[in-house]
Amino acid sequence: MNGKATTTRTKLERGRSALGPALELVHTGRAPTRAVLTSELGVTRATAGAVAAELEALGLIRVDSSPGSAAGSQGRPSHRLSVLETGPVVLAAQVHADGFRAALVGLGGRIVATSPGCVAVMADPAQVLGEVVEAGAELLRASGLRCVGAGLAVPSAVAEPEGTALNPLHIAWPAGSPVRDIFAACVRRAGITGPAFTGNDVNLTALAEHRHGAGRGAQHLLCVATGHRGVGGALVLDGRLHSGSSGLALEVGHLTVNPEGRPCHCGGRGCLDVETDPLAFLTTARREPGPEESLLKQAGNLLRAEYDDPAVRQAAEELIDRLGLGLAGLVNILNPDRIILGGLHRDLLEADPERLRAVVADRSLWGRSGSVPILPCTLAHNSLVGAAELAWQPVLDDPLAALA
Amino acid sequence: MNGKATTTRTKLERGRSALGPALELVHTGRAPTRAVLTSELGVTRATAGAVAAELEALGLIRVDSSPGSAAGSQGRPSHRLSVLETGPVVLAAQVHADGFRAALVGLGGRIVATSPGCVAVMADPAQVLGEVVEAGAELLRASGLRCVGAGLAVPSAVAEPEGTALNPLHIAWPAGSPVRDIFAACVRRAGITGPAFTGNDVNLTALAEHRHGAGRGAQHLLCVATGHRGVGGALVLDGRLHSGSSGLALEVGHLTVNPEGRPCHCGGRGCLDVETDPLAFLTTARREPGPEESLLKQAGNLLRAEYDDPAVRQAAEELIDRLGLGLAGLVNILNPDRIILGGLHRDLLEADPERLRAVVADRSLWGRSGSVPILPCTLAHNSLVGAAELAWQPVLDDPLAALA
DNA sequence: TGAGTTTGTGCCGCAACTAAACAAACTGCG
DNA sequence: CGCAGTTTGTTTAGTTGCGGCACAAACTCA
Repeated sequence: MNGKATTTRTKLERGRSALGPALELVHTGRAPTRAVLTSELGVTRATAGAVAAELEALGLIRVDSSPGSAAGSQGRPSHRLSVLETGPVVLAAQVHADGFRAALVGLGGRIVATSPGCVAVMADPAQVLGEVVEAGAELLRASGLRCVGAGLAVPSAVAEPEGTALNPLHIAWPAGSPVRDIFAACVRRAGITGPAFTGNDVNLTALAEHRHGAGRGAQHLLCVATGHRGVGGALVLDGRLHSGSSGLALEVGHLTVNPEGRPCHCGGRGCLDVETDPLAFLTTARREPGPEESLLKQAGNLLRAEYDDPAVRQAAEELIDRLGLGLAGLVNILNPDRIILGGLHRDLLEADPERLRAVVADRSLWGRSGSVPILPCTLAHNSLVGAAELAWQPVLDDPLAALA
Repeated sequence: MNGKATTTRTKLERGRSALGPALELVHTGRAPTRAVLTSELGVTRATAGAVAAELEALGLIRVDSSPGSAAGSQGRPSHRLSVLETGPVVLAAQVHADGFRAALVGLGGRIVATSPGCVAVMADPAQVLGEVVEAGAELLRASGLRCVGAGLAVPSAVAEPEGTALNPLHIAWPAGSPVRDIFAACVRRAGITGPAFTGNDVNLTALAEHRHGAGRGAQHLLCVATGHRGVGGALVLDGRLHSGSSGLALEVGHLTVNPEGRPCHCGGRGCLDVETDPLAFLTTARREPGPEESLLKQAGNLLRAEYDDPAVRQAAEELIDRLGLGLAGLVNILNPDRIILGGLHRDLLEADPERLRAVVADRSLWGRSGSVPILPCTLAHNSLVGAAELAWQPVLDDPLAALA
């Protein structure tokens, strides 16, 4: 606060303007060589060369001058671009009903190391986050790599700009916990450098899948997934996560998908939330949920192992129809060009993809929208990778400033 | 097509990079003076001065060197910026169930002239669009102003990239009419210069209200409006219209708002579409729709003139409750920071704003989201102005290229 | 081996921008 | 009325990111 609060960016603070976009292209694998980097950026070869050299100098990417004979196209082969293996990493952390886990993630969504993963979650967020961050810090010390930030995925809507967890339902945290600040404090206390970010796990899954998984290349990507209880949604628009004006968008669990369905705590009945989550599946299939495993795993195992059982199959079809109705409603509102499904929804899709696609096509208004591709999530640890994306974002936006 | 299809923009084609943003600031009224233009653009005074001078030289804005004593702030008063009254215009056209209308619209959403407005719509889109464009061309000849483009608003979803009208329900056009191409052909035939664009009327209403009306300054603006039949929605995200990956987003008419409601042609029952449109209101209030006026006008008149009548009031409250349910669903999905309502929904809001806000707050999941401001549309001829925005967009994006 | 093709690099120049110093136009106070 | 203080417009010089161009390099194919 030095007198004048001028927002003017000085020349010195601005990096080469194409630096960020170029790094993002390499990061998402859309620039395998310097030649395609040139065309993707829409600049001259000279500029692309300078940009690639600068990213290499920053220790972020590697430029292979001798690709050792590439594919059989004619002309001089282009230099290969790849993420530098020994480059900086970010700390990614994830908390869910089954426990928590930390990881180091490099550019390109590459998981460098993961902690074993704890299986119990305490009721005190500060304790849980302290432990997971400490596990990450341990990985960091062991690796000897530079850390440029940290990201956390939580199974709850995260309100912006406060950074509070509004409904950490299936982890026993108090609603409204300031998770972003708690996480940031843990990160600082552990001596980890760089900014800390927190986001909803389904949002981060969508982000990860968009950049490195089944959502690659989609313009408007819709992701719907069940956690252990309830349904979450996320939307990536033109490459950016849309989390609404206060971080609460895509709370899709309360679309009506069965007018005669069971009552929901929201006041309605037959909501997507209570009609298509793991508990709904077990109940519909008339199975008693056991205490030994998470509902999600029980439901998934049942669906895969006993699909021949008429009761299981019928329950699956019922859930598929309800899910299809919900997706059709979302298609009418959001008009995505791709849908990816996670959790139990992913299992339902794989159990009978034709049925789900038919319901969505039938109940969405236009033929074109009805034929939206529906795919399963493909990435392992996708919300961890998504948490890492959050931490990488400043670097992708402005590499010079973020690494300074 | 000169051999190489290079996408590289040459230096000559690029204008001063801040030219577009600067024009947009003046256009939307966010840069009343050169001083705030400087700070909004985040550039030096020298640059802002050069940019303003260039826009003035292009004949787009006016720079008043002698403001004749401004407000009582100290220091040298800044030059006033305003759109040039005699600057170029665009041709805006609108077709709806009651007829069609043409207008000339300048920068800043200023309506320069309007045609009388025809009250009948023929079944042949080519004929209707031919007439409305001819009316616009006549206005143009009379004004002697330069025309830089044309925009059309139609009461139908417009599929992208084909530009076809998918459901021109309440105008008797064939579904799938290539309205964009027809309009463009009419525009060219009338000798009007500049590109031609076509969009859905509710989308364009939202765009117009965002830039010049009740949506100003909103980050994520949701607009819901009834036409003469049915319900339409639109979303403006970070200043850009979100029309989905194929132009079909925000088809919000088929959210379930009354599980026991009347059946809808979409296959469901109790859809927003059939529960909150003008016909639904008249029916619920047990009034026989007359043939002399449009349903929208009849419903609006009834609501305003006979709100004391218990049957009318009860019908209004029923519709408000249903609308609130629908809006709450959209709030949960989109998390907008402002909602504006048009058509009968606007009348319902004004009849009992408290009730509507209460329902939305009650049925949306989070308190914060529940307190979204809900406002009526304020702009006269908002879809005409929106159609004009479409035509102005290339100029706002790159003034030099668009006026060349 | 040489022609053709595609890519990397060095050099020049432009144009858009910043920075800095100065001039201009106002307010307010003595 | 005059002068200090404040804010804005303008001029000048200097920096720089990037396009354009020419040429070299590295490959394929006949």
